[in-house]
Amino acid sequence: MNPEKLITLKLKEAVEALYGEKLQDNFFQTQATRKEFEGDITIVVFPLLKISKKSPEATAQELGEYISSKSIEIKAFNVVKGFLNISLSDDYWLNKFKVISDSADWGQHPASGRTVMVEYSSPNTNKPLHLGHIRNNLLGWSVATLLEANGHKVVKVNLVNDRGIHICKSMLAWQKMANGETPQSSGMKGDHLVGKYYVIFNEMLKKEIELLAASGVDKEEAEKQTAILKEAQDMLVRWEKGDKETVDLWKTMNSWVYEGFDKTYDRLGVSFDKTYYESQTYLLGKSLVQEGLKKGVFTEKENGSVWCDLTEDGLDEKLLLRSDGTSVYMTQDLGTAHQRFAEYPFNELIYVVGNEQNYHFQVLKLILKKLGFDWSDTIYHLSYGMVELPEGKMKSREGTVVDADDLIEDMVNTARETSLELGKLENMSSDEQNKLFEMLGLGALKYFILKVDPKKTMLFDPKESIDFNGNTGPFIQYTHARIKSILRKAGEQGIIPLFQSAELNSKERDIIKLMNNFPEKIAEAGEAHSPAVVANYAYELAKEFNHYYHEVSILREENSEIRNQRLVLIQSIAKILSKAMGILGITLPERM
RNA sequence: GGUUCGGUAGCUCAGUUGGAUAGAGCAACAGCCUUCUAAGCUGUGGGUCUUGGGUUCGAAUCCCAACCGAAUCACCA
Repeated sequence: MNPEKLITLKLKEAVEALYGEKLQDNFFQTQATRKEFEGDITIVVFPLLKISKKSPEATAQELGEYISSKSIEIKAFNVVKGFLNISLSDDYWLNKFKVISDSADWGQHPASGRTVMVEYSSPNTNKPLHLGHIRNNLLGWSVATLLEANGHKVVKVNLVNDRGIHICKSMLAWQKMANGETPQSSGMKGDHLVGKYYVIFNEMLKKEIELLAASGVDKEEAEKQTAILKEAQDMLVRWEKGDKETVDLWKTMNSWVYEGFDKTYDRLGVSFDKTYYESQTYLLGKSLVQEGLKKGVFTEKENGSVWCDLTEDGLDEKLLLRSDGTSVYMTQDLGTAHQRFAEYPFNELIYVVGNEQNYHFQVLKLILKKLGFDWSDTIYHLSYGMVELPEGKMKSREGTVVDADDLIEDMVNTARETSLELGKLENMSSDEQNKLFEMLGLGALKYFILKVDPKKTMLFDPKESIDFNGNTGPFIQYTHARIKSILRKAGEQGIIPLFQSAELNSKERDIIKLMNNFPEKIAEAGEAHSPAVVANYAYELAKEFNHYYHEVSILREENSEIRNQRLVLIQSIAKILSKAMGILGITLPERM
């Protein structure tokens, strides 16, 4: 990373002047000086040895002296082995500090003119959300906010997978076993109720398979032969034909699910600009397939099924329409993508979907390309790793799924217990307290999930639950509350923080350097599509504050200039923490 | 078997375009609250960066191979 672009450029020019030749980028290397050394910018001189024809130390020394004579806001330099560490002038950092503290929204990039669509969440309507969906929702929302911070116009979209064999399974089991049970009659959250019948379906299916297996049928064969699965498939066909009874039941049960989902989304703090339903786009997908058939991109087999041959691209054949004419996942996604581009001509389309679907998106892009849509190149699959439990993958069949609502509730309860134990909230109304517990519980959960690089498989241990100490959301929330507390007290004493040009100590310079990096960090995170970069940055900054807090007096400082400067400094820290955490969807409390 | 992605401290994770002595947190141990909030701070211990080659002044980082793990390759979504 180049710490200071302008300065770096000037340095390069100076070095070129000294050696009388243009330098390639890999010959002139700079980096931010490591903390344990004195300085701000470091020139790595090893690549220059061939030109200087001197030892690393001598080269660095020569360079240092020459550059200093050019007076590019340089205060001093030192040489350690082949590293030339340059310290910039105090004025330089004071100016930076001023810019940061004056900025109302430091870190925000100017409008880029680009539109990015982010699809995330994409639930099935046959069961409630679980831990895996939480990772998806948090990532999606956060990436969207991150892209906004990078100046892009973002359209957040959801794609509800409201049709298909899975929902038919829940519907069938409900018809057979529910005796008309509804969310109202049972007091269950709608999505949980529908999920319950999905589980019941699978139990019935399992029984039937066992029966068949007992009569000597091969297990895999047995699954295909079960009457109940056949019934579900018939139901899907009836649904696609628009059979009223089927469609009505489908509407009713889906509405239960949506009610439940909305509550969970609300609590997680995620939202969408537009929701697509596969039931409304799959027909478009089908017509795209017909078009492709005419163009000869796809082929029809004897039994009427339609395929796309991708063997020349190193992949397999892909099914697009079943022999009974019904559509598959890919068909729907083709239709949805097409409709989206028509509605919001985007520069980039990001799918936040688990890495189990890497192949699907590879194929999706390829097929769209074959159909002649150039924008398929702009599709980016933000592929994230699974969330695993200590005993391995979550399996709904074995009941090891961590339910989203339960988890959130647990987190908020833990926040409540922890807070009450610390007992700092006496003069807070119970309403305020509840808001705080919600903030902290969700802060812990969100940070825990978002601080991990998206593409990595991550581990969640329900027994150990999520920490509130150390590198966590609540630590950063705590840091913020502390800063606000100091500023509040300053206000009570009638002190208004005003920028001062007092001399900076080394800790203050470190903090300013870190804050100065923030916009670049956001750009880096945006490029990597990784909120984790922002999370780790925020932690680093919060930690810097805590060290600083223990080293110097702020409000108690008697010299008013220095006191003011320190107040402005911590105010800036709070501002940046707030922006960074905002990207993660974490709100920071004024007090806790 | 093909493709994709991972392997860093006992555990969970960082680690900038290849740079200086590989970092945090948790857990363990020892300290620090009459002070601007102790959800904090300081210190101790803990590493063959899976292994073996290669590239070069220099590799956790890039290349090749092996090993381990995950996902996927369905008329499921």
